[in-house]
Amino acid sequence: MSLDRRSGCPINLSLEVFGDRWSLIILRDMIFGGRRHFRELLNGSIEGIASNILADRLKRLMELGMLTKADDPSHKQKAIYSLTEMAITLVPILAHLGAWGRVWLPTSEELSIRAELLEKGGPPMWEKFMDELRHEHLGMPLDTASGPSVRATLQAAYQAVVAGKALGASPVA
Amino acid sequence: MSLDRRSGCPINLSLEVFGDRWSLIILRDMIFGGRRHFRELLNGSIEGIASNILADRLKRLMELGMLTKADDPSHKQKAIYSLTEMAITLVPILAHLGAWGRVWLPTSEELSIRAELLEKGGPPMWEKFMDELRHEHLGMPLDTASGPSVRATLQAAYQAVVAGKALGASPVA
DNA sequence: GCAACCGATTGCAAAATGCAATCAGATTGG
DNA sequence: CCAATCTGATTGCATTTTGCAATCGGTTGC
Repeated sequence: MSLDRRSGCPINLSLEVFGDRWSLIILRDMIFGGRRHFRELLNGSIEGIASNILADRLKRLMELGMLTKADDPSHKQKAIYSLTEMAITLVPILAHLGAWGRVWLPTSEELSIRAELLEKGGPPMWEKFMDELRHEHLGMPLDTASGPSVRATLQAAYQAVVAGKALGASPVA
Repeated sequence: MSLDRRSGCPINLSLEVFGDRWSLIILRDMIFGGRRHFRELLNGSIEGIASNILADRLKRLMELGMLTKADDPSHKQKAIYSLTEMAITLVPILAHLGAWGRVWLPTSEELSIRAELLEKGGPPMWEKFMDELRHEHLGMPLDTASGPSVRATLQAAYQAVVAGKALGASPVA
């Protein structure tokens, strides 16, 4: 990933940050999957990233200011990765990207239900989600008691679809 | 660019379409730069794509349904590439991407003025731009006489910044 | 102790990329 | 009519990136 031949074009510079196969997948798993540890990211995503690539991308995303790393106080060996504000503001882009992919690509129902919900929720839901991420990752106060978290809502919808599929597919009930 | 190990996740599938260094650059040059020919894309972009990579990506984007190719009637040798509706609907994503890059990355003023204008124009401007692209690339009728084209507006703003910079930088006037 | 787990690192084969040279056909200028 | 130029690519080759499995030293739970 050479950083020469850069141009000052915003789209080009954005592509230099996450215009590769894995960086955005990692950010997706941190943002929507709530994963904070190396192993969670390594084993958690369906796509199966290799450990050396994961280590390289985490390092790179830190150098770019998208992530920070800290010791997990509960476990001297664990490192906990946090999103920066720079990464959190990707939420609207990920929402648009998910909506686009849902329309034009052969997405699976259970994995696109979250994108659908996020699209229907629109900017207000994205803002709420970003505030929750700021709370989790940056320690910002969470203003009001505003019902269940966005991630919990998305996760519940996912579980419902999976359960429904299992029900429908099962011959015994 | 292996297409196995895919998951049905919308974000993952989107990344399989343009999660590489060049595909979105090509689309950017076609959408915002109005380039339709191989040579225009080869020499036109600041980033300097290699001809074999360009040929490969054009082929790939065609297979994915983002582009179509046709003979240029004015020149039996020229091929003219057109955006499909699938590609045109990327405009909001590119607008968001440009806005994000403008905030967080060291963009140059002359190359980010377009992103700024597109951000300020918001969804109405994006819709107008997409209609113009549908007219250019898909032959759809252009409803009303609605002033100068979005691309012309963006281009004029770019020229103004460049001229201003030249003026400011020039010692003789 | 000791097996399981932690975040990586290493070695190696395979694939993708960058780069320059080149291709055949079409067009243009003189 | 012919040479120079331009068209959209393709080829060969060196470099870089990736995928994959094995492994590392240290930590934890039991």
